[in-house]
Amino acid sequence: MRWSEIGGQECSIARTLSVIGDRWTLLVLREAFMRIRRFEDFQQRTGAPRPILAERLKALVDDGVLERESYCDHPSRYEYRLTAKGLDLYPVIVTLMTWGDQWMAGSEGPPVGLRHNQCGHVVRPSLACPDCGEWVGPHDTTPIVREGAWALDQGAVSS
Amino acid sequence: MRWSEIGGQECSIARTLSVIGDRWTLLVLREAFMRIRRFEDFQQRTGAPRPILAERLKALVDDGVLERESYCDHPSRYEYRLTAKGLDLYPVIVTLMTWGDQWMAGSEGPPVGLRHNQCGHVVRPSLACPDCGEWVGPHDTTPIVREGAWALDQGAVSS
DNA sequence: TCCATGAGTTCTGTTTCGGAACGTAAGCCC
DNA sequence: GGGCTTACGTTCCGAAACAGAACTCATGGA
Repeated sequence: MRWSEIGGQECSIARTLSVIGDRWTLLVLREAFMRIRRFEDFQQRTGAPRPILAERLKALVDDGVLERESYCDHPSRYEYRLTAKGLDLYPVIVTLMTWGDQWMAGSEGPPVGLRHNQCGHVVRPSLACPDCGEWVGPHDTTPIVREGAWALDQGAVSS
Repeated sequence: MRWSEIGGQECSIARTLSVIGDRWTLLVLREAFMRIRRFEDFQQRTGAPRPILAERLKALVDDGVLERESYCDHPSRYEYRLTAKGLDLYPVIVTLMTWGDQWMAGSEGPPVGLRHNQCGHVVRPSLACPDCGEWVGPHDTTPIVREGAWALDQGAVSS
């Protein structure tokens, strides 16, 4: 199977990866969440090759994750901002960062922390059940596969 | 910059992507969380080309995300299981799925739900602050950059 | 006039991908 | 024993994607 076809699968993970699963895309979004908005800044801070960055930005705009807005006529200049759809990727960015903090940080510890504005603490947000409020880990949930949606219907998450 | 060098950045997101950011890798992990353990099953369920699957599995073992265990001598056969480090990727998988459920599902709705074993409801877990328990969204946190760890010290998450 | 900035595009060689076929080691069945 | 099947990869090779450098275009300033 070709990578460009994964969005056709009936799987929310595959479909999400068809939008943000390419090289450099998530680094671009990391910068977008750090208020970076312009081509040159994205280029310098991610290190992505310019032709690839141009292509990724275009694709993210087409997918509705970023919007391209003019901030100057003569010469025409544009900036890229997160849409509501893009802002909704915040949990993906945070969980990627959290895992890296936990497993990939050097001796100096994580380079970036998140201060929770409400309580003031620097925290690593984690997953909780919206119904009962309990913390949710890999052994706390069972996948429920809709009829006919998946080839195999496996049980709970494995160890 | 070459993609193979992103793990060298002092950024937890970049370092995480150096482990799970390649094509097919997250689909392999999706299957691992669905209790898939064998080469043929990974191949059929992800659709990844065989040489690429072999390479990805090897890399994930080298990175400590999966472990390769013999389940048969004569002929030697191995299966791949999530380690503790791999199980810790659960929030990444869940948030990818949640975003796809929200923004990429067809008219039939999401193909897979998660039943919370404790309370019995089918839920979409979301991020909460471990200190105060409040739900955490993109406007609720401020990145704190360690001295010298990043080129620019930007303010809070953008809109 | 010459240089600089911002946002890309073009060009070209390198790397990676992806599909088909092959290899290997065993078990099964007649 | 001969042939078929399963499981787990590896090899081969053409196609696609990437990555770095240079180039374009519009404008503004010294």
